[in-house]
Amino acid sequence: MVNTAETRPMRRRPALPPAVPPRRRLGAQEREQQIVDGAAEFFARRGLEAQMRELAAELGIAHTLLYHYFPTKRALIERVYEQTIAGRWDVRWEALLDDPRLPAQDKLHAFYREYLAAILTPEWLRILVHSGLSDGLIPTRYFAMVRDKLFPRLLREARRAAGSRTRARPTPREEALLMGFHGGLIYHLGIWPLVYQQPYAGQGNAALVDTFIGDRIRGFLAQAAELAPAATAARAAA
Amino acid sequence: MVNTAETRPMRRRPALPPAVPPRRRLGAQEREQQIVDGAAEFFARRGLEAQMRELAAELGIAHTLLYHYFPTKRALIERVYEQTIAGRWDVRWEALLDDPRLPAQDKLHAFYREYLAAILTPEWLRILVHSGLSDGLIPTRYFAMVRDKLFPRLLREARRAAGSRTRARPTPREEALLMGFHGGLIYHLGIWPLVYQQPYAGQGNAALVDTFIGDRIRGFLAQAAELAPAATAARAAA
DNA sequence: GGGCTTGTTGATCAGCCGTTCAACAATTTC
DNA sequence: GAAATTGTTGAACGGCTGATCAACAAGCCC
Repeated sequence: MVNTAETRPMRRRPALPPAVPPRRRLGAQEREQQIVDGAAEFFARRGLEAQMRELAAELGIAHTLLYHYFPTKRALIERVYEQTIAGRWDVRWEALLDDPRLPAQDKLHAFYREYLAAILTPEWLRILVHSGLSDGLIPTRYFAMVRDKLFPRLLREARRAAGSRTRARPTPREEALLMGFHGGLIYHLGIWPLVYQQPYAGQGNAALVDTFIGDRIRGFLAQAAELAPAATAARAAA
Repeated sequence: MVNTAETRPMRRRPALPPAVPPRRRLGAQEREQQIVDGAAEFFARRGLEAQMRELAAELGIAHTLLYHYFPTKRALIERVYEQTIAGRWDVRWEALLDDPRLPAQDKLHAFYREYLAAILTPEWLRILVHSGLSDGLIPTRYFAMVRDKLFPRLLREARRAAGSRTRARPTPREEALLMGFHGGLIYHLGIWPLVYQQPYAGQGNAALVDTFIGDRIRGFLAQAAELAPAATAARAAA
């Protein structure tokens, strides 16, 4: 009753392997990784609301197989976050920013060159923004790390460049300078092309983008001198 | 068969008008405007994929009434765009930026104070980003206007502040300065709180935000001097 | 108050989407 | 080569969603 000849009219032909081999029955780990990689690219392109069936179709598998590896859609997205968003922060960047031998301009330049190249990809940025527009869970988790590991180091470098060594909490104007600097780079090189889908001069030209980054850092450090906290600004002026 | 007493157990009571009057049977124009206003707020909060039924429920009407005023969901969203996104550019801003009597710092400050207050609302920014993540139609239309009406004026002011009056096309580095400055403000005061849903120091404090804007403009104009096109930079140096 | 216009509604449809489940088939074990 | 294991699939369920449509009712004209 269930499996008559009619329900399965064609048998797999033995010869003539197709150009793209079906490659069915992967190992469990292989298949799982393939799903996570495919899901990252897929959800970035289509949004977190895109359907499991379409993801499965692009992967060339039955959509029910997804549920063999991940109990729910949410669990799959959670896994994509861990691999794609959280997994891109490189702890060596912290050591780089802490290296006292390098001048601030060089440190920041080296950091942003690598950091922006790591995160300003369609998968990364679009998944972050998609989540921000829905429940905001992924940005909240991610930016807790940025606030913890990146911004204090940027603040320290900005103050050092201004001749200050205070460890006081950032003033609102310092925080705004930080956000304006960091956000200016993210907006120009990330949100503008990857979210708003607008081209910009120098897109794809690594050397030119490098010049942009250097310019922004110079502007940031220059303005940091004006905003150093009063106590130490007085010391710097004296 | 259709309208028995059971299907309609309660009759509207004649006395004791409820705190929120039912206010049924509005005029066509009134109702249409109510729908568009409600839809703008609703879709910004819930995303463009949110359901027509829920929008109708919030408006206190049957969801089929929406289809009496707009043939499809897409048509309603299109209308929301026209009213919410495109309708916020004020032509007087162009005259303000063109006024030769005002110093660049003051002009830009007055402009950005009004412009950011107009566009950095949840409806405006979130609808723009939502569209960017889907088909990108709304950002493309909107930024064509920004590129046409705003950026050339910013460039002119930046060059004047640097002592140049050239009308040459912007160099890539000038364009990047523009994008970094403009994007820094949008990112800090818009994307960060309204898309990523993260708080920032001074949120809701108009005076402090005003200070931030002034700081960014000062940094922008200062750096513009370094990047003025070579021909006029030489003239300025001479 | 009868008829007309028009704003409004409930029932309904067709298609989609996340999820479940029993069965199937490729591979391994003995 | 039979049995056990495990990767994989198709059918189906229940709920949701955009859209349609015939019917209802509030206001207006006479």
